[in-house]
Amino acid sequence: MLQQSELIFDFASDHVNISQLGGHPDYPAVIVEQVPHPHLLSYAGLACEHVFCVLLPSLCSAVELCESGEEETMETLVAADSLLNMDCSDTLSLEQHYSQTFLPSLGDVITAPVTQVTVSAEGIVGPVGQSQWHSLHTEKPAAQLQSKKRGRKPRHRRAESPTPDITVKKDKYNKGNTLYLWQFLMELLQDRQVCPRYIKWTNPHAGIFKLVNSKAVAKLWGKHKNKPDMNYETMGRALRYYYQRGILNKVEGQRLVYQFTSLPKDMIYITDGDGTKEEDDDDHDDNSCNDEDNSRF
DNA sequence: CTTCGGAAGT
DNA sequence: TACTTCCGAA
Repeated sequence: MLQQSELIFDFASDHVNISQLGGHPDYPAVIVEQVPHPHLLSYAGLACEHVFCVLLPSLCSAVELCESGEEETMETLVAADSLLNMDCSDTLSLEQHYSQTFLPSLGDVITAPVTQVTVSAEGIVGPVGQSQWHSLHTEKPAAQLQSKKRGRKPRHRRAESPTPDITVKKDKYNKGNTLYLWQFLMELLQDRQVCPRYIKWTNPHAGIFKLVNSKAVAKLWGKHKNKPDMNYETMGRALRYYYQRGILNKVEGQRLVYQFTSLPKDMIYITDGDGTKEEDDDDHDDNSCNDEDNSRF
C-alpha cells in the first residue's frame, strides 16, 4: 500500500502544473480549476461519490435527447449514436474519476480473503494503488492463466530527470482522456444510459456482466478510441487478452458474458429490476441465470 | 453470430 | 503497453 499523502502530493503537483500551463494551447480544456480542495479528497479515495454526483446529471440530459422514438433494431444504434455525441464534458469527468481512484493497479491492493491470488497479484502490477479493490476469485482452479513465474521487471520509472518531473507524472496514467477498455466497461456498467440496455450485470456481486448489445458497446468503445471501424470482433480480441492478464474471465456457456476478476470497492451497481432483489448478499455461488430481459410491460 | 488465440501493426 | 486488425478454426 502506498501512503495517500504521496498520492495527494502527486495530483496536487498536477494541479499546479495545469494552472501553470493555463495558457498552453496543447492542453485540453481541463475543468479542474474550480474545485481545488474537494478533488484532493477524491484522490485519496474519500470523496468518490462526489464525482459521480457531479457528472450523472450531465448524462441525463443527453438521454432525454435520444429518448424520442424506439425501434427494435434501430433503437440500439440510434441511442448509441446519441450517446456518442455527448462524450466531451461528462466523459472527461468520468475519466478523471478513474485516473484518481481506479487506475491504480488491479492486483496490487487486493484485500479480500483471496484464495489464490497468484498471478494477478504480481502480474498486473501497475503504478499505484490507493483505492480498495475487491477481488473476485472464481472457483476456477486457475485454469491456464499462470504466467511463467518469471521475475517480472519491477517496472521502474524512467529515470529521465532527477529533477522534479511534475509534468510527466500524470501522463503515465492517462493522456488527456484515455480509459482502458476494462475501465470503459466499468463506466458503462455505471451509466444508466447504457447499463441495462447494452451492458448489464448478470451477477454484480461476482463481477459478471453481459454485453447485451455487443454491437452498441463496441461502437461506443470505438468512439472512445476514435476507431470508427470498431466492432465486437475486434473489441472481443482485446477482451480476450484480458484473460491472460487476469483482468477478465469468460463465463463459459453464456454468450457475451464476461467477469471482472476484481472490482473497485466504490463501484456503483446499476442492477435491473427493482431494489427488492438481493444484490449485495454474499452467499450464492450457483447462479442459474435466467436473463429474460427486454420483456417490458 | 460468438469465441478463441496467433501474428503483425499502431 | 494496450490494444487494433486480420484470420483460420471451432
